[in-house]
Amino acid sequence: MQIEFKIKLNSSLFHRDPDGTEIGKKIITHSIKLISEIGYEQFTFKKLAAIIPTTEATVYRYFENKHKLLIYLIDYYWAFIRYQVLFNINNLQSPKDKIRTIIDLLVWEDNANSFSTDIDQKALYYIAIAEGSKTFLSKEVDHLNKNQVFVPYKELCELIASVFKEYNPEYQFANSLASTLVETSHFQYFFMHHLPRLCDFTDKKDPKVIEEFLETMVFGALDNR
Amino acid sequence: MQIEFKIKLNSSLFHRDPDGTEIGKKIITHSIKLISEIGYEQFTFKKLAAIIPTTEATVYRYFENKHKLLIYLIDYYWAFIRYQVLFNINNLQSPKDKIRTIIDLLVWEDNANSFSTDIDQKALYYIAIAEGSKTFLSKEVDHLNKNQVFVPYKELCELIASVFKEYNPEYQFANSLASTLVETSHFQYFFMHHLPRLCDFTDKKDPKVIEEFLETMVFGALDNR
DNA sequence: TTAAAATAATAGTAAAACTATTATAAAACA
DNA sequence: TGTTTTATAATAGTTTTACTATTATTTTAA
Repeated sequence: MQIEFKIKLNSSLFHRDPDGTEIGKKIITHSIKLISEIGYEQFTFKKLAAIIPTTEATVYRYFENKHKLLIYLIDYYWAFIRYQVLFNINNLQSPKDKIRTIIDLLVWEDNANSFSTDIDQKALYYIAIAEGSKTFLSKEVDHLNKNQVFVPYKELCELIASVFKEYNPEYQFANSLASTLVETSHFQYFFMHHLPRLCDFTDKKDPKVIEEFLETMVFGALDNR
Repeated sequence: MQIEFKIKLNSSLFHRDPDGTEIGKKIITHSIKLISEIGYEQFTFKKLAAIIPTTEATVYRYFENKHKLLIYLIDYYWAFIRYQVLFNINNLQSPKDKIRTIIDLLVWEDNANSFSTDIDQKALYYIAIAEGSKTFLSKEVDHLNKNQVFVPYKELCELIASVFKEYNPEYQFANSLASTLVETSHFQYFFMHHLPRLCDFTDKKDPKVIEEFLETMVFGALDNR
């Protein structure tokens, strides 16, 4: 399946829209590859420019700094996941099935549909896991939030929370449970690979077991009482 | 209450033990203040040295870089929380009460006992929330983990997981639920203050409501079936 | 009292994180 | 087709960060 997936991200994130030019698209695709390979801390515009190839100054004409570029990538990721969720729960009737589908989409498996030839979805998933929380864990968070840059993340959580409410209208913490589900799906995947004593997926390293854990947690909370 | 709280942290974290000298202790207390004020990204050894006051080179004789210093602070924090948990669940009989006590200790309130005159516990709590996950969300994680630097975090999670097992020996995901509880307590506190649409604590900004949410989540998962 | 250790002072370096200026090439448009 | 606008390239910086090295001085310990 090959579906055109276009989203317009918050324009306060960039000086020039990277989606509008060839070199802009290269900045996105190559930064995904490079950040997933060497990590956000080691990533610099100089290294990126050398790979594209272009100059450091050209990259700066698109993004003010690497933090804004990271937020752009993560926003894209959340918008993409939200789109997948909407697409996949569309024809489901029971809220229980919808929640199971959401959990399945949040945990990566290699069967994921590719929506773009250029963007390396798995690399982007790794960035979302290992670097995603760095977008908001910063002293800049309130200022960035005023500029609406976390909207894609919030919209995904709201969508998930609305399904929780559909499943159990009495539940008081639908938003918190949604953000916890999203964060936990990432953290547990990271722990499985790097800090196995913090989880229970050591033996098989099977993402399906993470999904099982997330289901006990979510349905446990929603079924309470 | 004023109790002497001494812990020896992993020596691979420092060149010279900061706990052994006056200037070393100042590095710890002032870095806690400075990082909580300006954030980890803006924090530099030069700024720290200016405040102590000493020279940048002296700070480098204690810590190889600011990342190692951050891990030192976070390790201290987890060891401190674990000590508090052990101390407070010691005379409790029911696992249910123990879990409630753990959740209460994980979420900051201003009644927390101070175990040190020098260290600003609330500032350290903010650092743990906003910077804690940066200790392991790095390409260095596997190398650092080999050097045992995440042991205090793991030991806290193991302790919590053992109480979960006591409450329900059948539960399969005690470690994952423990790390999820710890991470979630921090993230929800951060969301409450900075990204309120990701949680349900907007009105009162009352930490007690976070505790309520965490209890529905934990007991929900453990009581399942 | 002397040796050893700790710290201070000084002076660097390499890389990161930018900015500014001018030139050239490509696209748009008239 | 020629002209204007826009995009990119090339060049050349600056400031700050993240260190390292050396030597001098002070403090501590034997």
